[in-house]
Amino acid sequence: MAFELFDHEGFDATTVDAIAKRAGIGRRTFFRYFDSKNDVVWGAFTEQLDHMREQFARRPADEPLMESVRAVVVEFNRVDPEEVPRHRRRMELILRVPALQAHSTLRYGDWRAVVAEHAAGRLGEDPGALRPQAIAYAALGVSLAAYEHWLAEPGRQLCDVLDEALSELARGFSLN
Amino acid sequence: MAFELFDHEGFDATTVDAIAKRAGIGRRTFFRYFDSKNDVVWGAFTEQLDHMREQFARRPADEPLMESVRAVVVEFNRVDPEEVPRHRRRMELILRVPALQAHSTLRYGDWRAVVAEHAAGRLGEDPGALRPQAIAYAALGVSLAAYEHWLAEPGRQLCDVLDEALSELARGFSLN
DNA sequence: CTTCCATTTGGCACTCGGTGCCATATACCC
DNA sequence: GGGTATATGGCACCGAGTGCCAAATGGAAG
Repeated sequence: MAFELFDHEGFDATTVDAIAKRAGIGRRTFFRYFDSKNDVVWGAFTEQLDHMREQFARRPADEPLMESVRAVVVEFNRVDPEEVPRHRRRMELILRVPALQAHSTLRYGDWRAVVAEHAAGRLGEDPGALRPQAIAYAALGVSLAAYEHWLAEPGRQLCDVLDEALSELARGFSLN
Repeated sequence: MAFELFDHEGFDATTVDAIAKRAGIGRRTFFRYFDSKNDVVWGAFTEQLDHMREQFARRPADEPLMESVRAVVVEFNRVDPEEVPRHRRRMELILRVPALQAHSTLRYGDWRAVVAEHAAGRLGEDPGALRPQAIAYAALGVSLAAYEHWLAEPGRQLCDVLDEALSELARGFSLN
């Protein structure tokens, strides 16, 4: 709904008034459905994270930790082929519009918490400890690098790029 | 100057009007010195990045890449012992106040660019390529994890935590 | 159908960050 | 001292986001 406005006018130039009018609701009502204009772009992300948590729980207990992370993150980002163009436009907004880039950091915190939680379980440490947090932060980082690369290179499959980036991470970016 | 206000009232509750009044300047003038209220917290960060670039240039050419990254990032974050309390309060704001947490993402972009640039040089790739970007993103991530850990554990030295986290990264977070 | 109650809606006014415009003050040069 | 460039800051404006409250909506019960 509001995405047409973002596409045509740009995110910053699209006012909440315009979005509300387009949706046929009052401006005040808009802010009851979305905490902020930024949140329009991020749909039901929290629910998706529940799904990621389940995927982590399903991994075999003897699998190397970074291998689990790689597999789950790759699968988490697999989208229906016909949804790819929409996903692309959404991620273009998130990764390229400064306001969204900044705001998204807050959402990433929830994502990291899921990864850190699983890593902590595997390592027998507290989710707030250095290693689980470092792993979660690093996994997020290389995923974002993969997303940016995917946006810049229309030919490649997102999951392939993610797989490559997360494999490099598990390898410590060493040469061999 | 403005940091006393942030400490006493909190960042969000401190208005630009209050900061300007405290500084004895007009509100309009404030916005000529700082692009935003957020930028007050980030001082001369760009200049510091130039220094980081120089440090990278100084590393021996045969040093493993992730070793250079570790060494430079650790040194980049070494602060004068008497400045530690101030640094701590500053980083508490940056890492814990949501508005700053979000905004800081934009500054981190410049930081990552420096790391990616060096990594690209070493790998013989484009700075925008996947691996340099992934390395920069990952290095940033584990550094932030280290900072958070440092803030939570008053006993430890920041550089030690950074060193540990970046070493783990270079090891791919593997067990041995 | 009507009455009553709960929930949803959205108008209004306000705060605050940020910006463009323009008059004035300040500083520097001749 | 006069003249010019630059720094200052007042003013009005925009847009995001919020608290308050009145009106609309929609069931359930009579």
